[in-house]
Amino acid sequence: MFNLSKKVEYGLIAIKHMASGNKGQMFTAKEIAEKYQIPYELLAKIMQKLSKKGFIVSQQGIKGGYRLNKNPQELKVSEIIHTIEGKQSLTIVQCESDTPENCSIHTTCIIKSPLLKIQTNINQVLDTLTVMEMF
Amino acid sequence: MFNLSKKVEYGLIAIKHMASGNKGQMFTAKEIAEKYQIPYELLAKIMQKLSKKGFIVSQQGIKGGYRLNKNPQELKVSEIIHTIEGKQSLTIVQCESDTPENCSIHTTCIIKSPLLKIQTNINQVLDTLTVMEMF
DNA sequence: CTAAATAAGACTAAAAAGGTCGTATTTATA
DNA sequence: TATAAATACGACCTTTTTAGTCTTATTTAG
Repeated sequence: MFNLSKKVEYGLIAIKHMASGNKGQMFTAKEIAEKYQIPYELLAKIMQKLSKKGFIVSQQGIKGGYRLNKNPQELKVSEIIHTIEGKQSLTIVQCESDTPENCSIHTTCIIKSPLLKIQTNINQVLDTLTVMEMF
Repeated sequence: MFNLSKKVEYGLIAIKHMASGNKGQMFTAKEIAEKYQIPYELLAKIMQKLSKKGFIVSQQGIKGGYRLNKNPQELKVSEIIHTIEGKQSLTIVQCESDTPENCSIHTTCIIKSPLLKIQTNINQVLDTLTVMEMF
């Protein structure tokens, strides 16, 4: 329930690995997948997402790969999670807004607003932690 | 990924509802289920778990039901989650221990220990929040 | 031209979550 | 003492999510 998904784990591993290299160094999805025993195709798709959001930059073709596009202290863990799993994944109670959306018991729910305290705290923790602090 | 499960939501709703009644007041699973539009059988099983752990006390037979067995300030949200979903549900990375367990890339994983910072924070938030503070 | 890389979407399999059903047991009370 | 209404408990089913695989297209250095 509060487990990181494999995708996020793989994404963080990849980002951290890239952050440990030289500035501007290129890495292929294949080499990272092999080193950490991650399914290649899965990692490839994760890196494509990270690339679309500008955390890493891709270069196609032979001799291609990815390189980090930000400094480790600019890479918030929360943003990486958002990119890989979507923002909804970090909301502990779905119906935070005043509209019902997914929550079938919206009108009678009595725990929604009290739990926003937890939400705020978790958000803060994840917003504060950067890849820099993962070393 | 960081959503509370429906079971936990239902459990918290039930506990909060009971906490808003008179001291020692009995409630049936049926009346709570109806009031908050929760599937009855599901809520019943959740309350059985809460009863086994002593958060609430059950009385069988006609005129039976459940009554709260602790003061709202003694009811930690973290313990309620543990009871309903198991302790594993709150560990953001599975392989915290030094044994591989579920994690297939244990030996090569480089994010395990850094993320314990998040774990510690989340634990603290959930340990601190009680049902008392849900009003 | 080719080999090795990213890009992207469809598909499948496995696991988790959510919900339902059936049966047993308990107990107040008519 | 029979009955109705409650908890107890396990098996089962369905849906959703997660994880992983497969296929095809595109790019590009050499």
